[in-house]
Formats: sequence, C-alpha cells, structure tokens
Amino acid sequence: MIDNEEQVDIICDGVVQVYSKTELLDNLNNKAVLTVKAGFDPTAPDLHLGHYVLLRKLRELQTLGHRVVFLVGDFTARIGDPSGKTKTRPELSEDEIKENLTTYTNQVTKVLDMSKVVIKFNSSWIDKLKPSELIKLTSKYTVARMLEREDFKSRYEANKSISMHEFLYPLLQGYDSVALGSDIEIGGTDQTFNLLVGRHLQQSFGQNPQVVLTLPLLEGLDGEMKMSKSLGNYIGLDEDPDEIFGKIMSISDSLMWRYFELVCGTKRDEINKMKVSVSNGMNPRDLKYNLAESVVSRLYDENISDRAKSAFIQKFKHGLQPDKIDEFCFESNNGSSSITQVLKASGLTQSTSEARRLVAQKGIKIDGQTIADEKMSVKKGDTFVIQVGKRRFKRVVVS
RNA sequence: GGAGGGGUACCCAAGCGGUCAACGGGAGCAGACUGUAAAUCUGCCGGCUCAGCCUUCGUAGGUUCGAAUCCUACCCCCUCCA
Repeated sequence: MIDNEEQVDIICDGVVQVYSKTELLDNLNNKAVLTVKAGFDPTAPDLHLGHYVLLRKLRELQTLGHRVVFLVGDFTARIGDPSGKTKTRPELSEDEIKENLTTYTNQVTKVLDMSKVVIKFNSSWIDKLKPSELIKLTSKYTVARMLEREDFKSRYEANKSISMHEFLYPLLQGYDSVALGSDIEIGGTDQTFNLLVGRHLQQSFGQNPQVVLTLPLLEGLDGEMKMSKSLGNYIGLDEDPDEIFGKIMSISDSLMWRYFELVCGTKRDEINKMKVSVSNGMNPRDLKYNLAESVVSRLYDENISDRAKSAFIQKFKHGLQPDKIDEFCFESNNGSSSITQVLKASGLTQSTSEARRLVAQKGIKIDGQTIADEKMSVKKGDTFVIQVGKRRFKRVVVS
C-alpha cells in the first residue's frame, strides 16, 4: 500500500505547479477517493500528443484509485467560442456533441480505463441558472482580476476587442467545479487562470477549494508553438502509425528530449545519459527511432510499432515507395486529361495552379521518375504511383 | 451620445487614382545539402482551359477611360470624452 505522502509525490511528478501540495495531502488524508475534474471541449474531439500528456497524468490518478470525471463543456460549445472574431461558431446540436464525444472517448480509451470514467455535461447545471444567480456569480470576481489573465491582458493592451461574455467563461468553468465538488482539477499551464477561478468560486460557495495541477504544454512539430490542431503542428492520437512515426522523426533534435520527457515520462537522469551518448558521437537519429517506437507502441502496440519503423526505413533511408499507398480512381471523361488535373482531383494539391508550380519545381514524380511536362496527359487504363515531394503518395488508376 | 483612428491575402504589415494579383517579414510548399534533424542556399506562395483570362484589399452602391487607393451609406474594431 502506498502511503499518502508517496501519493502526493507521484501525483506531483511532472507537474508544473500544484496549488497546493499541503491541501492535496489533507484531501488524501480525508478521503480515499478524490474526484478529479478534466474538461473536454466537444467542438474539438480530435486529440493529439499534447493531450496525451494530460491523459497520462489522469491515468496515474486512476491507477491510484481516484475518480476521473470528464466534464463535457456542451454549454460553452452551444454559445460559441470566446476568441471567435469573424466566424461565429455554429451552434452544436445534441447529436453532434454526442458524436464528438464518441470520437473523443475512442481515442481516450488508448490511455484511460473508460469504464471507470464518469461523464458529465455542464449544461445540466448551467442551463438551470437563473439570471439572478448568474449575476451573483459575476459579483464574485472583479474586472481587475479578470484582466490578470494573460490573453485578456495582452488583447486589452493591444487594443483588441474583448466581449462581455468572454468574462463569463472562466466563471462558468469555475462554477463547474462547484457543481461537481471536485477535489482536483488538471489542465495545461495555459488553463491556470481558469482553474484558479474554480478554486476561488468553490471557496465562495463554502466548499473546499480544489487542488489545481498544471501540466506542461507540449511544443508542436515546429518546436515553437504549442501543439494544436489549428496550427497544424500536431500528431493525432488516431493517426496512422506510419504517419506518427514519420512525424516524430521529423522533429528537431533539441525538441526530442522534450518529447521523451513529456510523452514517455522518461526520467531526467536517463535523458541526461542519452545526451552524453550523443555528445560522444552517437547519432541522435537512433535515439529518435527509439522515441518514435515508444510513442507508436503506446498508442498501438509493439508489433505495429516495429512495422512502422521498417516502413520508415524503407521509405526514407532507402528511398523506396511505401508498401501501402492509398489508391485514387481518376475519371477521365473524354479520354485524356492532364497530370495537373489528376493532382488536383486526388487531393495531392489544392489547385491545378499549385500542381503546375510543383511540376516546374521538380516536385512531382511518376513511378519514381521526376516529370518536367505539366501538360503530360493520362488516359484511360493508366495506372501509376504519383508522388509529391518526399512523403505524399497516391496510386492512381485512370478510368 | 460626441470627437478621432482603423478594417489589405494563413498571420503581421506596406500601399492611398494607372507600372497592383498588391512591397516586406513570418508561416507553409518544392528543390539542393542531410539523419524526412537543425542551419544554409534557390524557387514558389489567388484561381483557370495559363504568352491570355477571371475573382480578390470590411459590405453595398457611386465618381472615373481606369479604384485597394476618391465619394456615399452601412457593418465591425480601437482610443479619448460623456
């Protein structure tokens, strides 16, 4: 049996900040099973490695016997996104939310034991709030404190607009903690403000404030910005193993350590040992292979990971075509069409103009041969593998 | 409500009657070099049936041979005053 002090150490391992450790210990001493709140945005059901960092921590809490509650922010989703300026997000219907939830849980299952996860929807209490109650909620926080939040502050200072309702989101999020009576809430460091509002509100409502655990944000493939879908620098938990393997291999050497630490939970001294090996002449690529293998086997299994590795080596080290290439049937209406048409229709390029440019820049290969003629035509019955750049392939059948 | 400033491509940001499909930077894409690393260099970076044509500079009209640039109305954002 692990004693409570050890538990605190396990829980706080890898966490950026804990508010506060002593409270956490008190909570553990009072209750064997703590309620852990984790928010879920139903507008974005696609998860990536950045989320994995959080999920791994939730997994740990689950293993320690605590109760993980997934809070679905369906109310928020129905009102619209705060930062949405030009595009007002379409209201999500109940069905869409359910569908997204399914997508979401399918990915989460890779990490958590979903049978023990409790799912709650925040609309179930926020919808019931009367205007008077809502206003009372707003009285619990001040404008000055709202403006402490980094993105509000910077937008305010940059003369960018902030809508009234945006101030309401942190409050409602915090109110969720009240409604759930959560003991712990976890989130990325970017959520610190919102999580702390939860603490504040719980106290206002006479509850014990939740312990807040903030986790580091994983940098995306570019190594600069945090991993996010909208920036396109992410590795999806649901992506094809080959794709995941390849994306890991494409990150920079310096970023690799970060992934070891945050995604695999590799301990500091082990990382330091690896760094020493590199400075003694070891090729960092080989360590990156290990990283990629570890990530793929976490999300799939070892066999798949092995296969992804050999596919990678075949494709890039030896410059061969991958084993599996998606097939695309191109319909030529009247006999012959130009290669640029095929490129656009297959989705390999976004427009024929882009296709022409790529041909001019020697970026297109057909069956391994670089082509130079943008007017090259294809006719019914032709079958070939078309390649854009180094990594995009399609097997085309002209019908 | 009053006064002033502003809305330009994925983002930032020039341009303020023709030479503007729109300077510059970032991001992105392709090529070279590599380890699908970084750095660097080169090219591209609205669309099309591509020496040409078509659609874009908040929205809708107008002036003009000609508008991102001028005028009118409207929408939106910011600052100061109330």
